[in-house]
Amino acid sequence: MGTFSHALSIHFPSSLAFSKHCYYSTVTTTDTDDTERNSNGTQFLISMRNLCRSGQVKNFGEALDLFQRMARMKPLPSVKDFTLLLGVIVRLRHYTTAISFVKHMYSSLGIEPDTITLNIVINCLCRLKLISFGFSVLGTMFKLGLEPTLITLTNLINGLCVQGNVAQAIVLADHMEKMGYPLDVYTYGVLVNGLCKMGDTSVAVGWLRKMEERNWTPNVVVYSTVIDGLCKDGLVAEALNLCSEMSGKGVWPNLVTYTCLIQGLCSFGRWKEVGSMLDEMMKMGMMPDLQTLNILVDAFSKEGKVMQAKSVIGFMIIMGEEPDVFTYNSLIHIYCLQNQMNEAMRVFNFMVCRGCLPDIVVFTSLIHGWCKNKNINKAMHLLEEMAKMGFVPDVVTWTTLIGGFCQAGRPLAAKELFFNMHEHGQVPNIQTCAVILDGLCKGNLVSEAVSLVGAMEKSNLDLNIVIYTILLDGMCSAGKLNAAWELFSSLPAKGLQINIYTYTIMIKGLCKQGLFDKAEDLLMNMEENGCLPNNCTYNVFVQGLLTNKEEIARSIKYLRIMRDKGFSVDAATTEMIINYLSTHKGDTGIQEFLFQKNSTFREFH
DNA sequence: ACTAATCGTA
Repeated sequence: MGTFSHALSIHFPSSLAFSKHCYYSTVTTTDTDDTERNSNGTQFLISMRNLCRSGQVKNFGEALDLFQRMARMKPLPSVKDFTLLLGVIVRLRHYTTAISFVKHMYSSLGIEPDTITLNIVINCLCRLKLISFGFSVLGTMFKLGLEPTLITLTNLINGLCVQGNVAQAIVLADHMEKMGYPLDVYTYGVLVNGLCKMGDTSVAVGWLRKMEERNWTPNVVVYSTVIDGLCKDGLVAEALNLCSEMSGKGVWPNLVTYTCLIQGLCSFGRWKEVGSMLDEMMKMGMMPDLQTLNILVDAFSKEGKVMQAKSVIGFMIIMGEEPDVFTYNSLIHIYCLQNQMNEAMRVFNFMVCRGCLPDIVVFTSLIHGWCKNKNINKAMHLLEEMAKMGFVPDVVTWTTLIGGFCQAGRPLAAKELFFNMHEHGQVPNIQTCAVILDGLCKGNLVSEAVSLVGAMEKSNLDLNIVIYTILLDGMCSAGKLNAAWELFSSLPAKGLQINIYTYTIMIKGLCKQGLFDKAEDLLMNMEENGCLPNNCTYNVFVQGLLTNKEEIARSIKYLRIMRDKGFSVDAATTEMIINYLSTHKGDTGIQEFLFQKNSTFREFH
């Protein structure tokens, strides 16, 4: 078993190993109470077990009281009784307390933790996103001569997944299989969920199939997870197929399954099918809940169908469901995007009047709205208001404000916010970096952007291809092609995968400098590197060629290639062809590319 | 006695 840690090369820190001192002193015990002795004690334990098993312990105070009474008993209750109560504490989400109780049990009460107790500790650590400590507890298990169970390892796999480290989770799962631990429904479920949450839905489907091959019947939870992943990937047809497939096996969709499918259909505006899905669901005896209805409100809002969104809210109220902060935010958000700040503020005031407390998301939506309306003062005022109400602006709020200052033509003020946000306890993330860099580039401050990227590279931020693509776009637009080319060439050495956007931006930049041969080479080079140019890439290249009347032959050549590949001429390209024709009336070679019969239809397909 | 899942903001 020691080979698990070896396989993952995980170092076990000793900080959470079970030493003789207690880290948390939440538990105080007094001398043994006579009432807890003997038959009374037995009576108490029986009622404690009943309370825990029936889910009647609803608040933390009761659980704490039970623990303290158990800790005072003589003789002490068994580990089994303690872990029963620990399970309740975990269900109440008091993870740190559960861990400190286990420590107290060991250091003060002398109860040796067993595998199941340590499984609880590992689960708590994983939920607290302290996965490396979870592995150190696994180390402790080995030291104590305890054999980890499948649940132990499933907890660790889940911890790795929750942390976003699905690759390592898979390594561990593969290793488990090789070591003779047959994975069970939970292990597969955890992995499938982790993969779906990371957006690796196709790999998740692979594990689902593997599970079926091993003769496990995935339950409705596992299927729903994959169905949701497929929907989020835009693969709604596959999601619907999987739903029929599971029904065929006697695994019936539940409210969650329907909710996932409804959201998938909503995001493609497939309203008719949304309607029949709701009908089907209700025919099966399931009523849409607040969450399902909120999805409808949000989807209608995003499509600009505010009337329909409001009628769903009406339905909600008829059904006895009070609209919540999600419901109101969907409306506020859409009004902000439509520059209807009066309406947005009206909904905001309405929700407050109805006793629905706004949250940080609502404030961020409104701040975004005021920024979009170039009313930075109102945005800053709201920032103050929310702070007064005790809300701490998060990284999303700051990013919104930074973007707002950029949009309002104040990139240097935005840069100041970027550097000052950490004083408010918030650290820029990759999106924040993207927003400020784009703002600086668009505000003709490319050199500022270049030096900022230099600073970001020195910090711990893991810069991705998107960041460099933004910078390359800025450099190309500013005419700094040589520097851009040098940076572009250095990207593979940084371990970054150049994508279609990066290539397209460089092709545009090269054309801007009249370097058409080099641009053409790059276009060819893309195909060789397994990055197929798309509609946009070809349009950008042809637009570049059309700026130079010497390149008309090459324009026609590429327009033909586009037609052969089934690509369409976009609006900007069409405009340039028309401009060319208006000054070169005799030139008929290019006319055939205007109003191509199929182009419009292709674009809508 | 211990293990997994659906909704909103840049």
